[in-house]
Amino acid sequence: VSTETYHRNDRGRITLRDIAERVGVSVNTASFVLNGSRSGTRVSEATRKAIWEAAAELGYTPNALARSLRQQRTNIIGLYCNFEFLQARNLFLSDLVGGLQEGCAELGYDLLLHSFGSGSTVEALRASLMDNRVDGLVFYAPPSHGFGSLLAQGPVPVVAVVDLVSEMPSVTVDDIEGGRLQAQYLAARGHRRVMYRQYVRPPVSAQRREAAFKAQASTLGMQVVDAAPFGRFREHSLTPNDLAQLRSGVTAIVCWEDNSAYGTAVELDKLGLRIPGDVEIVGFNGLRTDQPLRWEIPTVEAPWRAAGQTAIRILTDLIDGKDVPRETVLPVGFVPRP
Amino acid sequence: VSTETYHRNDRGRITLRDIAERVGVSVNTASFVLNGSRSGTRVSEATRKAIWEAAAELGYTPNALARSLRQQRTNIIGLYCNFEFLQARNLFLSDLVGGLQEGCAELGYDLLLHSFGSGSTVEALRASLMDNRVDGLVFYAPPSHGFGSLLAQGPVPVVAVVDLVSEMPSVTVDDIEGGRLQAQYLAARGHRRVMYRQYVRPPVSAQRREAAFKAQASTLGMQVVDAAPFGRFREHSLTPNDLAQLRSGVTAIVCWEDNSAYGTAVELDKLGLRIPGDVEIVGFNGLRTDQPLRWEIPTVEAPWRAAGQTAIRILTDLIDGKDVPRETVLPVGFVPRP
DNA sequence: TTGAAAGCGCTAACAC
DNA sequence: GTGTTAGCGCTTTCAA
Repeated sequence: VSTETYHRNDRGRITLRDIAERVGVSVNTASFVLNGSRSGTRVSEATRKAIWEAAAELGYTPNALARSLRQQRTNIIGLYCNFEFLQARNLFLSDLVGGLQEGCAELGYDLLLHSFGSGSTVEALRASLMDNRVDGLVFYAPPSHGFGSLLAQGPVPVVAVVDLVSEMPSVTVDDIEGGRLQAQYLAARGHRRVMYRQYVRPPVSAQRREAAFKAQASTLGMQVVDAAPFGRFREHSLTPNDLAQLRSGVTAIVCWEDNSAYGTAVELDKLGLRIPGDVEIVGFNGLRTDQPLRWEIPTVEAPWRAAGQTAIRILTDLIDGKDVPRETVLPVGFVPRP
Repeated sequence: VSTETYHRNDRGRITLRDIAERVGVSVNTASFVLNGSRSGTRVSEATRKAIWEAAAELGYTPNALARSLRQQRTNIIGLYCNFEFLQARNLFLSDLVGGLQEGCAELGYDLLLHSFGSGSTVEALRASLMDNRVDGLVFYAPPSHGFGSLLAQGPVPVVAVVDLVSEMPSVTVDDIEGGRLQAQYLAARGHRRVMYRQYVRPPVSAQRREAAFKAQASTLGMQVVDAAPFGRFREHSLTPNDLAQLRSGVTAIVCWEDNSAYGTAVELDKLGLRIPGDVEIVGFNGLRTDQPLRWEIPTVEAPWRAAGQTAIRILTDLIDGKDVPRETVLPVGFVPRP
């Protein structure tokens, strides 16, 4: 079929056609030899060799786009994360995404981090996630967002991480047990009146922690008072009202996650309070760097990396048409840091 | 042409053909209306509307694979990172990748994190990076690796980050100035004899830091002794020989990056030495979490996030056929932490 | 204002 | 053993 219509594409990339022409064989034979299967057919050793040689000489690289278009499969998993970019301060996100990477490496997928302009409509977003570039999608966003259910109805398998999204399989850590453990720890340490510092717009996971903590605290006979919630901007100072509460006999503070807990510690320290002597502070997440900390705050250790990895496993099962559990909950532990 | 051969694809996705059929118009008209340009043509308001309505009703999503195959463009940038996965302990990598994300978001690209099996050959690796899924590639790997030059010859634009790779445009931070600043700081603080702790297999950036530090130290009349290098496994203890050196009048230690510096601090602390009273320790990177640290170690602050962002800008320029500088060096600062 | 046709590069049934 | 043909979904001349 003609050197006529054929011309190298823009970048001078080598295609199956190039090597087929050079060897004097048809494109699909080359395809069969270089890229794998074809029904019950076999090709002679001689042609095979010729084809391989031509491919090596010309530096042939299969076009994954064409292959994917054909096979309806890209071996890419997408990540939709609505919160923030990776950054040094956010240990949690780094571990989570690291887990996703690890899971992908294990199972032979690449991981696509979707960007989205701030001005994009929900519909544009949906389209850009469902445009056939990924075999499956990991979803990490506030459920209130309402976007989860939209995606869940789409043609692409989706798995939620961190926060339960009822419309799709979800991978979470045991926030409820975590909340309980916090209460048990504080009760055992003799605290009778504690303060809870929640995020201003708590995700499902944080709500679960809080509810479980309060239930358990109540069971154990501890009083819980609410502090004003944390705002969005890593601002940890306590309101005058919080301080008044503190002075009313509160001896411990539970924070919805570690950064807030450390921030709280710093604030109390500024006020001349000792930690944990005057006030004990408890957090959630348990992630560490190698840098030695000023205080070791007792916390719930949550396996975020494993959560990422597990999400990938579940997602790939889904892609392969297997059944998967509706919610997968990973166990947490408590680190007392004595 | 015929409902005959046509059948919905596997997942029941809607294609241009579906909506064209429904409206009773040709595929390319639909394409023109929904997805943009066609030479000087225009389509009547009535058909336009019909097409948009059909698309909305059926939930049409353009197939990015098909489009990319056609347009030779994916709007995806790949990241090849040979060191490790993201993780909480590695603040540096999180910031760098965060910068890449930010740059991508700015310029309308998505970011693909390439995975690769441990057993893959160089050729397989090259193929999987050059397989038309990405418009450009960010390269972060040890240059010794020899892989950089291979990629640089390929058809895909590549930009190196962190460590200079001579065969391609590179984005680095000013390691040399960083090394100088360390020396100046220590000299100004009155140190006359300092120890240098390098990584066992230092990347180009670390070599530059060391060389610049030593040159400047020598200029300033400081003696520098080498400690045994750090191994690969976050092991920071000092050898007996290092300790002997220390006792020979060394009053400061420079580490090739902050984690090692903090690790060193911990080790010295175990030995009962005060920091910075007995020994002053200096690091490199300057990344922080919100967690309050036990010591604030003076360090060189390097803009890793900006490096990521810049790498994307340069790469997209390259993709767009523009000329870009061979090496882009971002300024660093010194944080004395008094 | 619209349609027909070719082709991006690869794969898979089905011939011969 | 190997070639023919059709088609993945989209874009883009060119013709009508």
